[in-house]
Amino acid sequence: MQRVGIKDVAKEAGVSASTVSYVLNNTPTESISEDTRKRVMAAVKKLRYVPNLNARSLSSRRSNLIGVLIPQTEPGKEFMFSNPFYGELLSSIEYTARQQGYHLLLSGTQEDHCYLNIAQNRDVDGIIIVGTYPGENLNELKRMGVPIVLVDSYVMDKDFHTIGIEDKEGARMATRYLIGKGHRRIAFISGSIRENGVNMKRYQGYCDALQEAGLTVDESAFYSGTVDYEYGLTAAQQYLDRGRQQTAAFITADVLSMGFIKGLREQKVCVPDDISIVSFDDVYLANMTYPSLTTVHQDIGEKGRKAVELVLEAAKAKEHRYTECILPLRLVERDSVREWREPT
Amino acid sequence: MQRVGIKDVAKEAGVSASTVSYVLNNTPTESISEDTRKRVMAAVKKLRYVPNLNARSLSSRRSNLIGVLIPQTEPGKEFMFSNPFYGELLSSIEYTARQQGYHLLLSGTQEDHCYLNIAQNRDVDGIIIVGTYPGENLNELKRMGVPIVLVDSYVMDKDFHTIGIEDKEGARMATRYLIGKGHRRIAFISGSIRENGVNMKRYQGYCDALQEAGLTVDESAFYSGTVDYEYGLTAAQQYLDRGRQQTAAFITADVLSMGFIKGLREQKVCVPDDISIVSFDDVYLANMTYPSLTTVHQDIGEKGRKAVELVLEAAKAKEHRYTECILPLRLVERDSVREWREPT
DNA sequence: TTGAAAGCGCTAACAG
DNA sequence: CTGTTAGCGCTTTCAA
Repeated sequence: MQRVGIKDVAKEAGVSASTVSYVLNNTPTESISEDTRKRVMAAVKKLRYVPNLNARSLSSRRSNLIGVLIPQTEPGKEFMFSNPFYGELLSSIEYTARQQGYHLLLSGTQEDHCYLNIAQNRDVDGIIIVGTYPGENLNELKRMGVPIVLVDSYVMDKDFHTIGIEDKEGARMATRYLIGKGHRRIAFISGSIRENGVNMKRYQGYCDALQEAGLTVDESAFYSGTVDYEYGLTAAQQYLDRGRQQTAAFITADVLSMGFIKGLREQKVCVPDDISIVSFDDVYLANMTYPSLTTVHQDIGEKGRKAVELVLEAAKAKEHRYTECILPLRLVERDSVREWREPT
Repeated sequence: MQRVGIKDVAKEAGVSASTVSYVLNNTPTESISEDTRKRVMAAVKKLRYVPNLNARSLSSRRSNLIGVLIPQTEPGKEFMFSNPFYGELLSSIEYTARQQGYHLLLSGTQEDHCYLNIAQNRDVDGIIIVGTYPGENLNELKRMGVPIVLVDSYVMDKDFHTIGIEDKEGARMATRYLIGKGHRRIAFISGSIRENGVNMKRYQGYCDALQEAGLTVDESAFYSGTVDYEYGLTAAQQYLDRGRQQTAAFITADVLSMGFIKGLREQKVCVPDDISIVSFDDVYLANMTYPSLTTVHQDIGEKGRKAVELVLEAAKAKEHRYTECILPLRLVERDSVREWREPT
């Protein structure tokens, strides 16, 4: 059970600790004779030595650790992955990071809980933050000089790298599509709308499309709650209570759509026969449901990959040069929309 | 951007570094005057000092870090969360750990990839491993003396704490239920069956139930692949190709069921009218689908909570005393099963 | 081509 | 009650 350290290896190989360090790290400034290298490797194998990355990062200031902060959808709600979007994103981040020899330090973030913890604390080489809003917390972070990549955030600050999608454009695309199918009264259903948040942008896109088509934005077609299945259910109830005034809905997350559809079905209201739906994300679920969802597709895997790429790039670069990355969107047609023709 | 260290705080407060350390850690062996404590706290606040947990763990041998290893469902397949079960479990683990002041070091594990990396490397206080099989890797781990909790593993080794469910019993319950509904030919659909794996146990439970009822276990009713949506689709195709010989299926994961149902629906075969399904897990998805799934419910949140509880308990205890925890299961009836009456 | 020595930032005896 | 002194396990000048 004795911890074997670099010194033990050194002793075993009959060299000094620093030599062992050199061969282990392939330190480019030092050249090692083939013979010593072999002896060291043999000792490493024999003693089953595994370097302590913790100590390593303490002295070298590189930790091979990436901090990942994922919002808790609701304060006090533990299932940050109740939206499968986060699961898919995290998978992709983890995989990419691992391929590059990095580990992930994962933490949920309750709103307004100081980010510093995860960050400075562990000497992470970089941080990926998903879906945050501008705020004091972020500013604290930036003073520590760790590269930060914001995913899906509209925080306009050149100190953070950014990766996102054309939320507004995607929403407009979705809404236009519905209009193209003959719908005139289109609901908007989303999580909470916050200044500079993703949902705000999507709402704008929705409004734009309506206005372009000469349609009015109707207060009673607006539904906003939390991004989860339960709220989808609730929204369905509200829709029914308000008298089913719309023939279609643009819903800003697949998981919401699923709840909405389920809620409607319980009251014998069918999609797409009674109401058409276009949603957003194209989580793998979107194709699994019945009816499958016509939705705005974003490449979640790519988003994760890019995030890691960006953060590592920034960690290696000495100069901070701001990078912004916007991923493309496209509408995928499935079975949740039908043509609508106004009863004459 | 200068890193502020404990020394800076000490200087600012006019005390020694150790004193600062004492007040920060509330070291019980030392008592600190109220005055010094205040001065130190003030300095901490003023300099915005955040302790470097890395250095802390190097010297104290406690890292407040828990390693979490989640299997990559398929080698080379990056989406470990393609099965929502893992997402839900991780959410729960993360949340519980965070409440206790622990961070998570997350890593996927490709089969046969040495676990040591994540472990010894970072001085984790404990490790949670999900769904692994007996093997050399595990044995390596145990020599390092870090407490390990195995979730959903049938590795019989008193050196590992264990948390799981009655897989066999659950499967039997599911199969019996189907039999009780009049079904006589019942398919078994699962991921790969491995010695001492979860699916093996579930297969045994399935066989037991069949035999109890005097039914024969039919080779052609057996489907085994990978635990993901795609394989569900494939299994559906196989079922059709083999001539739809069964009137019901016990499927060992909700996500598989979803694929299976979808695959059938594409060929106009309906659940539960044409074939009844009982599945396993009761992921939040199970209630979202159409038809909603009759499934064996397990408390995933509790599984995660228990896992960190166990690992932390073990980390604090000096003595290693083996703990095993088996969570209860129950069948939840929804809409994927119907009574079957043999055509006469 | 290798080794000695000085830390990285913090904790933990042990003195005082 | 507080400070001194050694490290934790590794990297990294700098000198040999």
